[in-house]
Amino acid sequence: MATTKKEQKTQTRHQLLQAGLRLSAEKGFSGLSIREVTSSAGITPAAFYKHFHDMEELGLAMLDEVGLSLRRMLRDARKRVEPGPDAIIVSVEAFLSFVHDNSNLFRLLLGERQGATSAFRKAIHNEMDRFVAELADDLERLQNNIERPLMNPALAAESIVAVSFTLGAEALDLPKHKQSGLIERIVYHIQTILRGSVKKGQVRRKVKRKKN
Amino acid sequence: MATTKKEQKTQTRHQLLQAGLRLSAEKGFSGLSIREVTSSAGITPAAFYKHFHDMEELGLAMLDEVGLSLRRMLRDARKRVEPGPDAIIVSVEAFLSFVHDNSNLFRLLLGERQGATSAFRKAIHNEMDRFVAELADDLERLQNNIERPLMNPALAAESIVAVSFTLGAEALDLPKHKQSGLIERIVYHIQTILRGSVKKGQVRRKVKRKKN
DNA sequence: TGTACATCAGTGAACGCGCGTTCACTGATGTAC
DNA sequence: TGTACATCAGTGAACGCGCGTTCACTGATGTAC
Repeated sequence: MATTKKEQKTQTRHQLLQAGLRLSAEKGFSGLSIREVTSSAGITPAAFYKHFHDMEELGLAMLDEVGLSLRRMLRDARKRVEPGPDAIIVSVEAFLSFVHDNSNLFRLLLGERQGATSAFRKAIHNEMDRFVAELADDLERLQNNIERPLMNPALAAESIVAVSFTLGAEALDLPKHKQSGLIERIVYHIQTILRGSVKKGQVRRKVKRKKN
Repeated sequence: MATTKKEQKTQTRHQLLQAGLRLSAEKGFSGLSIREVTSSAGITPAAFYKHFHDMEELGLAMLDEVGLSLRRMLRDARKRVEPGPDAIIVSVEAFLSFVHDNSNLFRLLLGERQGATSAFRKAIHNEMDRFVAELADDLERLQNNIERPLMNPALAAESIVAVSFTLGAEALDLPKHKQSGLIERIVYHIQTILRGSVKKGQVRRKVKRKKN
């Protein structure tokens, strides 16, 4: 094999990232130590430096992984959820289910928003902004089907994400069977925001008539 | 003086709390050490134990202070802001100004939402719930003046707080002169949520006519 | 294919450091008479 | 008011521990001929 050695290094790196995510979910990223992560990944502390310069660099790499997963989830959801009256409910269910299956990623994202270094905070804000932008895109495409144009899809997306992530964070502490109430609450909030974001009160009927 | 000794102890305790808030704003609460806090407060590490059992107990006491300040701010704002078209703008300005003047309190509240121990998270959720409840109360009283009853003031308050705190957190990293855009954005979000929360689309005019 | 050399991920020992926690203590303040 | 004793917030030294980081090293994998 030509790439065996590189592959091995990549694999160890991956194990460091996984160990970091696992441990940071338990005690927060700032509570981690190089010795702890390397031991959990099955290597010597000194070997850490063959992969990362310090813990912050590991943390930023972890955030990269988080962003990737987040975007993958959005892409999948976009394929599965078809426009319709239940679209919001299905999307929120998918979102909360993702939050639960990837709670480690989520805890990192939410827990380090106010993290120590500004590089960290910037990286998280970038991920969030990207998430908001993609949601805004979806809303814009969706409104053509529903014929209720939004005043400002980007701002609607911003508050939807703010509410969903805030309430989604609560889901992390809840047992799975107690989450249905949370789903309803998030759906209600999203519907309220969308209702408030529709251009003018009377447009709804007018536009429908035009099209028919 | 009869209470001098007690007063001195209270004062030292206060200095520990202040040092904790100051330092946790810089490096996050989980990055603090007993030695660091006591040294910053001007006492010996060992003296720490005359006041708190461990750092978590200090942290919970710090949260108590945060909650107190938060409620004081709400009370003041309630007195100063009179119902009217600018009520929201004035309130948001007051809120962001408070965030800036008490950034230490805010960083603790926001930064430890996903904190390590569940006692911490519970304490923060309590503070937040209390804040939401008081805002819901205000909204309920306000809607009588404006004659646009909300479908569910409590839920409206919940999403308003979620959005305000999420965007308020961004303000912490911004220089003060760059915050005007943020104020506008928060005001827009709140107006959108309130618009979406009003009972039925057509109620607005009908009610006004009735009263006139 | 076989040999001689280069690369480099991971090792294991060592270092100095700040940490939490303990302990016997001190000395100013408070109290009882 | 004056004296003798009690209280207790804060001291300073000491401890063992896990930490980040360094270093010379090993030995498997890769490469050149």
